[in-house]
Amino acid sequence: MSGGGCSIVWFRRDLRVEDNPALAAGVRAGAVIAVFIWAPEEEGHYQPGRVSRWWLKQSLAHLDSSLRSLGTALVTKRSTDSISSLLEVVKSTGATQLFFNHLYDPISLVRDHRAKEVLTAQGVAVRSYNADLLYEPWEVHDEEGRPFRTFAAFWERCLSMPYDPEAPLLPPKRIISGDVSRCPSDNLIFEDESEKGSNALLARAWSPGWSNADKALTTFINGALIEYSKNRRKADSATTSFLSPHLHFGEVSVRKVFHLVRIKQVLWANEGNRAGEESVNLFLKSIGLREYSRYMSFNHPYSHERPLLGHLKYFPWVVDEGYFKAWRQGRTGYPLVDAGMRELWATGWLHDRIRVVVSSFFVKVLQLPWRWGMKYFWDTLLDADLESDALGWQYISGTLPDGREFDRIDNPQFEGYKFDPNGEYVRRWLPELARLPTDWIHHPWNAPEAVLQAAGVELGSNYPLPIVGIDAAKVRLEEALSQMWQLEAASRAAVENGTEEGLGDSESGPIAFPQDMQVEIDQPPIRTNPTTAVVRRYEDQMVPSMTSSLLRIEDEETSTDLRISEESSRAEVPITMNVTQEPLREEFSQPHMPTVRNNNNPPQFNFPLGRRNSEDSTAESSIGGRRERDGGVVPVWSPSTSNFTDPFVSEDNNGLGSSSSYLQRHPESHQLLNWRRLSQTG
DNA sequence: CTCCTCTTTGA
DNA sequence: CAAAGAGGA
Repeated sequence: MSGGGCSIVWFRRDLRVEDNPALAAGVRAGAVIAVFIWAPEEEGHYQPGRVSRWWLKQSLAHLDSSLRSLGTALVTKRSTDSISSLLEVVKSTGATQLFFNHLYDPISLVRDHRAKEVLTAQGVAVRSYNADLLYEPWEVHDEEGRPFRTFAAFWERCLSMPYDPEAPLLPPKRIISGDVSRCPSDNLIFEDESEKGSNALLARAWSPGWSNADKALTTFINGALIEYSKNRRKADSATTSFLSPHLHFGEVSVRKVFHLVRIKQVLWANEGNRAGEESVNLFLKSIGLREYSRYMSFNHPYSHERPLLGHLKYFPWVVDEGYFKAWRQGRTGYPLVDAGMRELWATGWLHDRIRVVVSSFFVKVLQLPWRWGMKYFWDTLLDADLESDALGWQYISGTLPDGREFDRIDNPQFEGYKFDPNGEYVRRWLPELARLPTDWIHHPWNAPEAVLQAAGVELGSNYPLPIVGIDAAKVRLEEALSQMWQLEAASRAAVENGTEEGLGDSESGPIAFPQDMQVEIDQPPIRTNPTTAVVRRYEDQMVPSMTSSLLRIEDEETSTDLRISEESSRAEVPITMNVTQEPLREEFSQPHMPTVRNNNNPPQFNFPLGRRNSEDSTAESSIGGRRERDGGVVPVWSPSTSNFTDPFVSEDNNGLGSSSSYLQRHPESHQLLNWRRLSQTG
């Protein structure tokens, strides 16, 4: 058969056949070639960690078998450049159309935009869709068309949009396969020998794949959802939805989650079930936070590496790899923090509550650079998700307008009694403290010598003393903050005097990641606690054995770093991105409206003229500034790449330059991104 | 029981 | 900084 006219469906983080708009479009258009391209190098620092790769592997196998039962198979490609691979697939199959679903992380935004340009130039019709969000980021804005700046306002708007999120699509009944005889799959390798042992254990606790995700969803909605509110405080409650890894890989559609939960909501509201209603609202809020993380990433595509509030760049972080290591190993001397870190290391999982505890401790008490912590989460979490994690860490670090105060330190001792009142969680993950009475379990340093002795605890020997005292941390935090404000004021004064461009140029970029990011093998977190009577489903199943597996990744990372740093001082995004820089900038820096547009659809955004004007000048200057400073390493549209004119970053700046968010500056690219409407008319 | 203030908490 | 909750008058 001839491949002419067939279409490519490019799977990424939408590994499902149900409610997959790109797949549905491909099926509608005729013969389909389903493709997955594994190009981790494109992700720069944020290549998936071991557990994340394990998940991906299972999920792809699952997708492949679903596709086979529908009539086609998944073509897999190993690549360092997704777009070249797409072109190869086009060439070898004669495909004339490409369909994919949107992603919103900074790297994908650049890559996907370029994919559209390149493939379109090759005569391939490209369409992309929303499969990951209730509403696209550009659909949600205030009266004046500006993006929201606080979560509450954003979420309120989402819940009161004039139209509902799209209803979920059913899976295709049958897929006609395109001709892939000249397009062989590459064998993708997601784990090496040394990782297999650890990974085998994951399989006993988790079942990746879209139909399993669907089961997990049903189980949760008919089970733990009603108790969600009641249980959310418990550190070790097994009543979270456990959907996050499924959602990360798009195995289940948020829209489906939303619709099903809504049905329960109506039901419980009618029954007058207050607890149920509260639970639903809370759960929906966590869905909302996921939406918001994409929203923020889209509007501020640098949020994974730069604080959204500019003053924080002057904060004198404690650059202490010893602290960092102690935190990773769960040896800070604060039982709740240490228990969390050991659970994370052992299982790749952490209750949301504990994520807040350990990250807040990291930022406020240890005062380590938040990006280090975020990177460690990225490497170890099963549900590692760049947008969500960036949002979480920015929130903790007080760099969101509605985030918590920077100067308020949460005391792990008190949090311990709040989230783990009986110390069960601590005892499970810190066997060395297992015999300590509950009265002292969250502050062993205060325990009488006799108590410690009876419990077999020797502080400083088999369990550490606190590496930083809370009082000392408070003092240091106050000093650091006042220093920060001074520097910030000085910089602002410099700007006003015109003594310098005021671009914050002194800043040489974020503090580099330490070379060694892994937990040492000689300090294996000890497994489960033998004296704990409670046996939970996840306890022994999720604990991987210790291997040296991660050393390999570390090597890779190091070499990547070295390679990139020859080219650039900031190795955030792979150097291949530089290629895109010139053409993109050319196009983007033009203020005129795009020439390519569907005339039936008005532009998504019409900016009030006054704002556009004031914005243009800012945009120009920032483009100038960007050129010399960054070498185009950051996604090129990043508004604050050069001068922090973002609303988050400098409030005074008559606010408007402000509006130089990606979407306001470059409405044309959104036009390109928002193909759904186009596809519906044609 | 209501009102007021103090405390806690929040994405 | 504001809303909600706790505790006291």
